[in-house]
Amino acid sequence: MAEKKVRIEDVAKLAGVSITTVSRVINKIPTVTEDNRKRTEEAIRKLKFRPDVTAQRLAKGVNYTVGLVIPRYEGIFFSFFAMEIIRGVGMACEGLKLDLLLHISNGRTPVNLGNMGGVIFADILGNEKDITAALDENIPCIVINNVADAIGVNYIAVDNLGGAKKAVEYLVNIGHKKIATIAGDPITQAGVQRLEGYKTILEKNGIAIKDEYIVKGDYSRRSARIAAEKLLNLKEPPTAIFAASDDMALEAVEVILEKGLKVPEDISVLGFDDNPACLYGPVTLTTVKQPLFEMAQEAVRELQKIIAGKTKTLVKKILPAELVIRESCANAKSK
Amino acid sequence: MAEKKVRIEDVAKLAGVSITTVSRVINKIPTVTEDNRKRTEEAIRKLKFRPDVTAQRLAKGVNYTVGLVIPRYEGIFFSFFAMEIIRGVGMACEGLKLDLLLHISNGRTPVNLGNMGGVIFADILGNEKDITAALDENIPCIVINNVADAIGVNYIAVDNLGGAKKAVEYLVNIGHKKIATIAGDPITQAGVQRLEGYKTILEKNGIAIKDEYIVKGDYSRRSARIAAEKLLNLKEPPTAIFAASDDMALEAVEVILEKGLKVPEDISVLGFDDNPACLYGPVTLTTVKQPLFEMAQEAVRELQKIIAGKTKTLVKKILPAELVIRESCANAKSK
DNA sequence: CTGAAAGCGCTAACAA
DNA sequence: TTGTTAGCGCTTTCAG
Repeated sequence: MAEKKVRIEDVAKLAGVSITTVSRVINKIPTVTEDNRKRTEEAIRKLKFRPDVTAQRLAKGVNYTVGLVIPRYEGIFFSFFAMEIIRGVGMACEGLKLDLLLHISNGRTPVNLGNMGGVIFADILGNEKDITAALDENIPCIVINNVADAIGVNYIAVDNLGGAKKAVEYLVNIGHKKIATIAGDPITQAGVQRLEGYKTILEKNGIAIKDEYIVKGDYSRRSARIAAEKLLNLKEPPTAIFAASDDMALEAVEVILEKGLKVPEDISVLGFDDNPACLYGPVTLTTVKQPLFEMAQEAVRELQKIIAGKTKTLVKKILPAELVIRESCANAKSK
Repeated sequence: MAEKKVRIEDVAKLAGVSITTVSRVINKIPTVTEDNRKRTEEAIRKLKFRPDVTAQRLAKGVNYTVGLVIPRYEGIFFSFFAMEIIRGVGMACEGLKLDLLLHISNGRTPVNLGNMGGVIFADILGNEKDITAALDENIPCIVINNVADAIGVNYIAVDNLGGAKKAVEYLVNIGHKKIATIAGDPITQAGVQRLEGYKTILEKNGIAIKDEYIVKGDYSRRSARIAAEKLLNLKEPPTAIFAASDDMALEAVEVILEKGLKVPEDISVLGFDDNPACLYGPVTLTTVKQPLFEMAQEAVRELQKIIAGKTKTLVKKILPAELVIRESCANAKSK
């Protein structure tokens, strides 16, 4: 079972050089004669030697391991968001040859920062302590999907406000006046901002903001169903619905169809996310595309720069979100 | 920027004890007087000392970091499978306080096993070399979702064959004779086995296996659309379709509805996965539930035992898959 | 260009 | 119960 480990010393012995030389070869330090290098490489191959990363790390004193902390709120693991972030961070790390430590944080037991050279926090949701802890310990970190100006940390976010504005503006432009929204969970910044974008545009266009047109959601389909039903039962139902997520928009479409109404002929529906699920179903969904994957990749790149000491100032980036027009919205009926 | 690191020595000094004592406190070794323990803990708090995990690891000589290797084949990151595995492994690691290293492997650049105390391979798909490399280096590893008897490695899989049999048997029992299948990608073991289950049950029931009733898919909705259309255009279309994944089943339902037919009245559709998406859409989907999440958790537990040296024999487990009956299947019309 | 030797921060015999 | 000390495997001055 336990083949004894091959150490750098064994390689040195076999190659007839010092361990220093072996180390140089491993680290591609040029000052080694062709001859010695070859013999060393040969020995490494023969012995199947692989340097112990832990020891290297200890000796070098740096750690390029990237930690990704994902808050474990209800349903996050079924969300397009989490998937995209993991995918983006994962692939970027793979490309840059960084190790990726994944932590699913419940916000209570503190994240073990010990092993991380830097940390990426996927949104802030009840895990502020972890972030301040990292800051406290001087571990490079960056927050994703949240404009975290409040705690003075690096961040890369998406322009939720702008995205929502574009969405509602589009609805207004195609003639809608009775525009409702199924909001996102207000504990998320995205939820708050998307709602704000909605209100802003209505105001700007002189459309009264009606409370009954603003219904709560929490990004879940369940919540969207309730919300959509409420909306449809109004004496004066909306002609367009802006949902704060595609999942919710999709469910709203369902509900509308069940009532015997048509999308977009009777009611237009607009989502947010550009979840691939938008492309399936009875109508393809007009939505707002957020560059989640890119945001995740960018975060890794920035983090690496910070770890390497190349970035001194705070990183604050807000990535644009764009409207993607498909089939679920149509001109308001001129009744 | 660079607050100098607090080392165990600093704590020892402040607490007026030896570093050994500090180490004992850290590692909760009981042989420390109440008094010393308190002073040490006090010092740790004051200095905000956190042991260097790298150094601990090197000194202890063991590494409880779990590596999770996910093959990066097309679309895996949009799959329910990947999500469930990451979620299951992630949460289990969190519970057992194991670090989780995530690797998204393209099968070409070898996975860096250096840092891993053990590895979980999420299925085998073009990454056999990584697995044999791990085996070679004597790193404990376990394969998930694949009956990997061929390479003599620990595995935990799902009973795809049994699940498919139950599914098709159900279809037969409710009177269907014209049963088609949209198969999964044959490069996956799941694809092969689900197809085999389908064939087995037809044979067992004396139903001829018609080639035209077996159409290829690759788990993607795109592929399912093509497959479903092919099936519906047959002179003698099937009365039931068994799809090798819920995504494909859902797309088949779409296609059927688009043709003006009804599900399940005209055609029954049965899926595989128990993806939450089954619960939405025009009809809830009858499907086969696989314990992916449990499989992932189980893998972590087993792996830990192996790393700890508690398991000596090969782990070979096959978890059952059960039929979940919902709305998408109905009795065959007695025409 | 090369190698001896001093760490990196912590753990674990072994004595005391 | 405590502390001394020798490593864990590798990197990196610093002479040679």
